[in-house]
Amino acid sequence: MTNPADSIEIQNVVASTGIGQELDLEALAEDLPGADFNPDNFPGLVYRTQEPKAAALIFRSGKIVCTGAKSIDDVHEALGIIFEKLRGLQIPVEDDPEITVQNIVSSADLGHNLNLNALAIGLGLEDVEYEPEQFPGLVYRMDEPEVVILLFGSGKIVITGGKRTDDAEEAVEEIVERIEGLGLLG
Amino acid sequence: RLRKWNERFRTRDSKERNLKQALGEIDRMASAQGLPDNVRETASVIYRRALDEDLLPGRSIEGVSTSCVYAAARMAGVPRSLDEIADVSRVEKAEIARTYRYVVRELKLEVKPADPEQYVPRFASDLELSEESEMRAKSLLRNAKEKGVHSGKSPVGLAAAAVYAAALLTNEKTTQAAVSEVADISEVTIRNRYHELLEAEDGLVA
DNA sequence: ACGTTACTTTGCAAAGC
DNA sequence: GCTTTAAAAAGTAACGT
Repeated sequence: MTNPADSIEIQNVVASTGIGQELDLEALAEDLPGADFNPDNFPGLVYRTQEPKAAALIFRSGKIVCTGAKSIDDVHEALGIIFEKLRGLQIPVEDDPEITVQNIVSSADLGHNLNLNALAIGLGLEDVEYEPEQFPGLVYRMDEPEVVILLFGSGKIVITGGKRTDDAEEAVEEIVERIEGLGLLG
Repeated sequence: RLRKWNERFRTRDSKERNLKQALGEIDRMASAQGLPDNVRETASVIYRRALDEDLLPGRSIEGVSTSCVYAAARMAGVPRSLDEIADVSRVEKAEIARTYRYVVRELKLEVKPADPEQYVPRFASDLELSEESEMRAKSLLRNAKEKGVHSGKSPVGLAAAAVYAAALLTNEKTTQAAVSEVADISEVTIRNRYHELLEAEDGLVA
């Protein structure tokens, strides 16, 4: 039998960092080809890297948010590219800016269809939100690890809110255990 | 001491005015949706609790009132879809959905998703279908639920498809367009759910 | 009746209204 | 609370052909 934990795929990693230097975003928007900056709309400048594919939000304070990367390594790579571009523009960037992973979004497959109505009751209405009229997924807030899981009728799931790679694995093991304990899996 | 007394008085007074306005809105929306008195009463009770537990600061009276009607209708077994509720509310759909989740969570109301069968009598009546097709529609939904095809699907879409399928099975004239109109569900969705309901039914025979 | 695009939900940071 | 970014899940809807 295939282990649901083996089906986990990281889909998106959100991280934050900072270069420890104030920035003139107006000037940066001119010097960085492909940069989007609409201060009336949003205070951050948007810059996308192609390889690895990611999007960075660069702020006047020098703080940067990186999102869209498929792994923690990709986050470091993408930010490394951005740091180099900034240095190339004569902007001083700290040697090794600290990069903090803020959220990891993963998908997985439990391998069996799920009866979401029964699951909503079994998991406990207090930790569950299930409104099929509005969204087909059941939202389950797990305590340990502290993540949010979206469960679908197909058995496919999304795990989000975790900061460590291990969170998704622990969450999948935990949810499989709970669903099995309820006799609602397979 | 006097200031504190004044504050309490002012708070009580403003809550009373707040409640008056909300109850008026609840009455107006419930009437517009043809909801029975017990739903108005339940909605009012929920609103009073929301007010007592200070859920109003930060939300609009209209938004919370609307959520109370939405929740109360479901709890009474006479659900209205979010679209139907939004039609008679001054607040947009997204805010109603947000506020509804907030109220349900904070007041720990154990509101479960509407059972598709609960939409059937109203849709069948709006389409002037017989009692037989109404029963047929409910039976189609019961069978589909046992087969587990309900998960993730809109109760409204399932009910609309069941009513359409039942009308055809009992040789009563209806069109997907007519069902789409009364249920406010696209014809594409009615078609998709219709095929699933019949498949679940065939599986019963096969 | 297709296909495509796009909206719903979850999580998170950033600066500022 | 909102604004912007990214990505998955599945259902629903609205386009165009």
